Amino acid sequence: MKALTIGQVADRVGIGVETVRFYERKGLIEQPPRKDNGYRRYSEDAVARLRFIQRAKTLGFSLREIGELLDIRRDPTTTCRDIQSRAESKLSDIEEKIEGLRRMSEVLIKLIDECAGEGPTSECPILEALDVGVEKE
Amino acid sequence: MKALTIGQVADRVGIGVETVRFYERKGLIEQPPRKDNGYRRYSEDAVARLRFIQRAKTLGFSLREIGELLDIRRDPTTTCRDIQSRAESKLSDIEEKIEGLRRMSEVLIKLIDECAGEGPTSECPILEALDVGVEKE
DNA sequence: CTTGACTCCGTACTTAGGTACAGGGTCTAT
DNA sequence: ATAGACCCTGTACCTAAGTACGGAGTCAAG
Repeated sequence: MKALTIGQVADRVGIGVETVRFYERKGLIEQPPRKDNGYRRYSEDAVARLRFIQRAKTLGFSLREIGELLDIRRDPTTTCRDIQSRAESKLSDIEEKIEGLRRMSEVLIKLIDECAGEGPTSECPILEALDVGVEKE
Repeated sequence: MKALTIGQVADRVGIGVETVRFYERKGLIEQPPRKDNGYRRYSEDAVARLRFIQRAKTLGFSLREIGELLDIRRDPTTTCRDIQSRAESKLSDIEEKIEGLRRMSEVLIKLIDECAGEGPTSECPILEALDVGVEKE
């Protein structure tokens, strides 16, 4: 069981050394034991923990939420259901965001279409829409 | 035509006084003339400009981009086409964001579905998916 | 033995878009 | 004339998720 240095851990996970220390400060990973010289000694578990964090990030979880997920996992009284409901709530956040963006894109598509791309800016329907207001669904 | 104070302008637009000054510092609105006492005097044009900013924000434009839009508009040599292409590029940004979120939601839906919502966290498929590749303990 | 890479700690800086004072001056209604 | 609401400037603070830097100690290779 060879211990890893912070640089080796960071390389394996594909993040910076500073980021590992940042996660430690934030309490996302435990404070690792130290060698005599003060260097942090990591096990493979730490690599796994960091990969968990990276994956959860790609699912749209914030670091705070990831911390909660990790805490939940440590608590033996919580159940799979607790995790599921976190995921559900994150899913509805995401769906809400998608809906907001979809509305934006609809308006933009309409405006781009209306704009002939000719003439001076004073006759641009896009600017006119911004001047007058767009709420005419 | 009666001049408006910064507070009146802010109220009409539905933003804070500090925000109006912030936009001024950022160059999004012009420095208004001042009364003898140093108070800013705004015209209705300023209200329109601020509303433009708010609407552009709802379309997903950042303040920087909004500033560019306003600059473009002031420049008499630019055309409607310039504005159109800004809108097109913003549209593709938005579509890209939607696609990213859609991928996230797909994964979450699958995981939520796989999770029976029963049992301890140690058997949660959601956490397992995040753990991928780490079953040593 | 020296050089360069690595590690330590603490602090400051970054981007975006504001928000909150502190410490003054001014305006309005009573 | 005085209270309270408004305005001024300037600066600091906020969140998120890091990134950079300075000054120091340590380690491995040549």
